[in-house]
Amino acid sequence: MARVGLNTERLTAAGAELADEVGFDKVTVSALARRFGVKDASLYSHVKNSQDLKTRIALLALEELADRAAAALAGRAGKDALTAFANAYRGYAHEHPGRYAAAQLDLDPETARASAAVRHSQMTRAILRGYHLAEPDETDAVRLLGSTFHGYVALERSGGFQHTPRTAEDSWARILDALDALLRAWPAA
Amino acid sequence: MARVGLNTERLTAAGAELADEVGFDKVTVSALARRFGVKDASLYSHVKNSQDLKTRIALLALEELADRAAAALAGRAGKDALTAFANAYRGYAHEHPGRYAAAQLDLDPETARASAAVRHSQMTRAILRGYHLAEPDETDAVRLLGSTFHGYVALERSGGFQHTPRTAEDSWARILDALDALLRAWPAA
DNA sequence: TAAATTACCTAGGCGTCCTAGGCAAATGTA
DNA sequence: TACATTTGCCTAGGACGCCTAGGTAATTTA
Repeated sequence: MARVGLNTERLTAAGAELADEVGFDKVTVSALARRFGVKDASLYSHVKNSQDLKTRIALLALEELADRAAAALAGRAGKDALTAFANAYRGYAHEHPGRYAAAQLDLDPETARASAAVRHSQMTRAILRGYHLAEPDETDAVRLLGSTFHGYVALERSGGFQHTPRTAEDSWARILDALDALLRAWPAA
Repeated sequence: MARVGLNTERLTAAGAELADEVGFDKVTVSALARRFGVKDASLYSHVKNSQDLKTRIALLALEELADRAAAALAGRAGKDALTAFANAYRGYAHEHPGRYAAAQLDLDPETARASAAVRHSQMTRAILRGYHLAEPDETDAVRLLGSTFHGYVALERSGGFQHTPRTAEDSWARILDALDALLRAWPAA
C-alpha cells in the first residue's frame, strides 16, 4: 500500500486547480480523492469536511489575489494605481475562474476577519489616498470600487456582455477612465 | 391516495419561496417534495431534473425583478429614474435573497436571450437616455451601472460592509449621487 | 359508464458525504 | 537492528440527494 503523501496543503492546492478546470461548484471530496487515486474517506484525516475544504480553497484564492494586487500596486499612485489594481483583479478572475469563484464564498465573520479580504480593502484605501477624499467619502468610494470591479467580472463571466459588439475589454478601459474622473471630482454631500 | 395538485408552475413558485427561506443552493428536489408531502420521484413528471427546476426559479426571479423595476421606472427620468431603478433592484435582493441568488444562475445563452434579462438592459438604456450619451459610451455606462448595482448587493449580502460603522444604506445613497454626477459629466474618450 | 389520461406511488441504482475501526508503512527510540 | 509509536490509507457501511422504470388509483373525456 504505497502512500501518496496527502496533506492539507496539497489537497487545498489540488482543489484550487480542480476548481479552475471544472468549476468551483464541482469540487467535491470524491473528485479530489479520485484525482489522487485514493478513496474519499482518506481525505477526512486532512480536511474536516467538504465545507472545510472549500473554505481553504477560498482563503488560498484570497491570498493569491491580494498578493497579485499588492505586486501590481507597488510604486504606483493615482490613476496608474487604480488601473493596475483593477487589472490585477480582473486578470486573476480570467486566469483562475474557479479560484475566483471560491474567493466569493461566504465566509463566517470570524474567518473573514482573519483572511486576506482585509488586505483587499486596505489596498483599495491606499489607492484612494491619491484622490484625497475625506471620510465618509473614502469609505463610500471603497465600496463603489469593490462593487464595480466585482460586479463587472461577475457579469462578464456569466456572459452578460455578449449580445453587443462592444468588447468587454474596451468597456473596462473606459469605465476605469470614468471612475478615475469621478474620484477626482467626487460630488459634495 | 389524495392528489396534491402538483404542476410545474406551483413547483417553481414553491421552489422560489424555499430559496428565500433556506438559500437557493439548498433548494433540492427532495426538499421540495417534502414540502408538498409527496415522494421526490413524483416531481419528475413536472420538472425534467434538478437543473431544470433551478432554471425555472431563476427565470421567475428575473421576471419579477424586471416587473418591479419597470413599475419603479414608470413616469420618472434622470436621477429620479436612476434612484428608483437602483432601489427596486436592491430592495428585491433584500426581500428575496434566495430568488435574487437564483437570478444570478448561469443560463445557457439561448435561455438567457429568451429571458427577462433582456428587459433589464433595455430599462438601463432607457434611464441613460436622460443623460444623452452617444455610443459606445451608452453601452459602457450600461455595463457600469449593471456591474455596480449587482456588485454592491453581492458584497452587502456577503457581509463585506460590516467592519465599518458607515451603514450600507448611507453609502448606497452617496454612490447613486456619484453615479448620477458621473453620467452627467461622462469623460470624453 | 367505459376508456383514456395522469398524478403519485414503490423499488432500486448510482453518486457524494461522512464515521468507525483496522492494518501496514513510516518514523522514533533503545 | 528490533521494537514501539504514529499515522496514512484502507474497508465497511449509513444517510441522503438525483433519477429511471414500471405500477396503481384518481380524474377527465367520450
